[in-house]
Amino acid sequence: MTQSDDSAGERITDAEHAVMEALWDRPRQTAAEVCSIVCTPRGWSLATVKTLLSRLVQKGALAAEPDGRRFLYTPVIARDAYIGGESRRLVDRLFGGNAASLVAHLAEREALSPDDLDQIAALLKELRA
Amino acid sequence: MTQSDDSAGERITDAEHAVMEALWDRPRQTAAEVCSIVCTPRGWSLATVKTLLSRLVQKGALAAEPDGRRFLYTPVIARDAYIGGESRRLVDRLFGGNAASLVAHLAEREALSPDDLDQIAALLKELRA
DNA sequence: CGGCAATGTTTACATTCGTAATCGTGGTGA
DNA sequence: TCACCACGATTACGAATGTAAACATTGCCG
Repeated sequence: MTQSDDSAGERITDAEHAVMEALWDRPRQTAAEVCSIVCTPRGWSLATVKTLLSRLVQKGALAAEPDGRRFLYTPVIARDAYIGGESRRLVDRLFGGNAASLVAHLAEREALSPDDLDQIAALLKELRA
Repeated sequence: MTQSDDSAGERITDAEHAVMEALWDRPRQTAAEVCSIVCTPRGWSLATVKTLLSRLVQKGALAAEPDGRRFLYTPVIARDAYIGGESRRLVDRLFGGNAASLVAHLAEREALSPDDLDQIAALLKELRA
């Protein structure tokens, strides 16, 4: 496993991520369909989406299933795996791999409302059962 | 506030982040000192560190305090602010801004050991007091 | 005093990313 | 049939990034 990481190795960029989200939400879409979802909010042209789709296929993040003379694109990597990887990267980089530190930070400094805290507490109770 | 974001606007890259960490850990270091910390693990040359330091100063992330004919570099932005921003970015991008989802994900899928869960639970109890 | 070592500054260069335009090709409606 | 359109593939191109060498300056050792 020295190299040639398949289907999970290459990093997905910010722009690409928007495309992935569209396809996680609904797999097997054409370039035009994806564009109909992401082009307007991001101010992209169809061409841009095509480029991103190609790059994602190259990276092994998407599969392109032939459908006549076009392709239906579908994520190869699961969203969960992706966000898991990204989360871990953040935790590793900024919190020395200690996820609890991240939670602590979020809680103390900004992101967690009392409501969030309740949610998490409930979650924890469940997980620690 | 149209542009010229000072001291927090420009994004800090991965490589730059390593330099920042060294200076958050101990402020007021020279380029050579920073290099003595980061060059070996990252396989960098002193020149690389110099470039990164310059870029960080330009970005307003570091202050360069003259010390004779060299500079002592010191973070302008606090580590907390940085990791807060990065954490928020992640939460926004991957969890629709809902930090509790991130915690849920970490807990369910991979990053949290039972020990972490205990830590977080303790933390929460404290915060919700 | 003169050259070297240390330092910041400038310049360099390959890669990746964001964002497209253009090209080639094959189906399709008139 | 034929002009055109829908698509993927190829090419483009500037900005950012990673990584560094070359250059300029200046204090210091010999």
